[in-house]
Amino acid sequence: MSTQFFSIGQLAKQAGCKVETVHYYEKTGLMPEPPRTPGGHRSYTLPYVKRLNFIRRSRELGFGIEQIHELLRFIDEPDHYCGEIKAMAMQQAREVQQKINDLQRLQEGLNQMVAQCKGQGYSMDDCPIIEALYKE
Amino acid sequence: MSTQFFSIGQLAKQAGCKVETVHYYEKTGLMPEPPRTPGGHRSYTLPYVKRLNFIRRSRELGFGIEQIHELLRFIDEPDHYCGEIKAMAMQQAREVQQKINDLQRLQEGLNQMVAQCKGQGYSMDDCPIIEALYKE
DNA sequence: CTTGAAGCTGTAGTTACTATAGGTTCTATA
DNA sequence: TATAGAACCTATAGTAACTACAGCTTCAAG
Repeated sequence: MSTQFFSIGQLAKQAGCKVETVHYYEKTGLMPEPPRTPGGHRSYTLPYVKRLNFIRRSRELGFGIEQIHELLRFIDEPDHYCGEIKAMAMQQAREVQQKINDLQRLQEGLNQMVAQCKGQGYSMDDCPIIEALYKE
Repeated sequence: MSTQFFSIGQLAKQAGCKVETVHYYEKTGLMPEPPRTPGGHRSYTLPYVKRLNFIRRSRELGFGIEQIHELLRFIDEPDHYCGEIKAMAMQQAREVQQKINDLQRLQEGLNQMVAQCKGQGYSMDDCPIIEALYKE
């Protein structure tokens, strides 16, 4: 019936990250400092677990530490509305799309080079890839 | 008729990077140390220009510094064949594709969240995005 | 009660640059 | 030729988001 406590190792493991990462999140203010055991070890409760999972899921979605700070502010402070979060998610989606587009152009460049290069038989002087990258 | 020389500023400018980037490439061994003027300023010739352009184009294609080291080794040493370069380009294409796939999954996650969130009217407690990220 | 795992703090390393400080050299104009 | 200011020099520190030590302390199991 009493509150359950977690060591930093258990916390990290269930969130799928390393202990050092939790330290790092504490240093940067994403995770609040938890209570300690008499010996000085960190002792976490369920809200900490949820918070760390939130941070990790947000990181997986490509949010940066600063953006997660903002998201957490929305959660920590009561006077916000869902629309603000939605706007951030949409902005993030736009940025991700931009990255996808960049990578796809890059991919086309690579594929073209590979396609033009018949491989094996050619010496460096004839290589179309070198040609494309090195010669003016 | 004599060889043309370029200052580091000119070199950087035509390659579309900063002077500090050229310094950095020199420190990491991508660019060889050029001759100097009597006063100690770097003085580049055409082969340096081509080499820097090669590095920059490779970076744009997503190659890391270490990979570019390898590519340059292929160019600098005579006993290599085009096939080795082609293999690296193909490997790079695979890695880029992997990144694209990751980002597209991420994008789907964001879009789903945004779609489910009707926005404006909802308080934080009802926000499906918070729901998805925060609640266990 | 002991031993080994886990935790503690603090610092340095990673990638590919970017930015600054404090000084020197080059170049264009007067 | 004198000089102002742009460009250059080296060296160091900062960026993002961790990761990896080193050297010590505490915890949990047997």
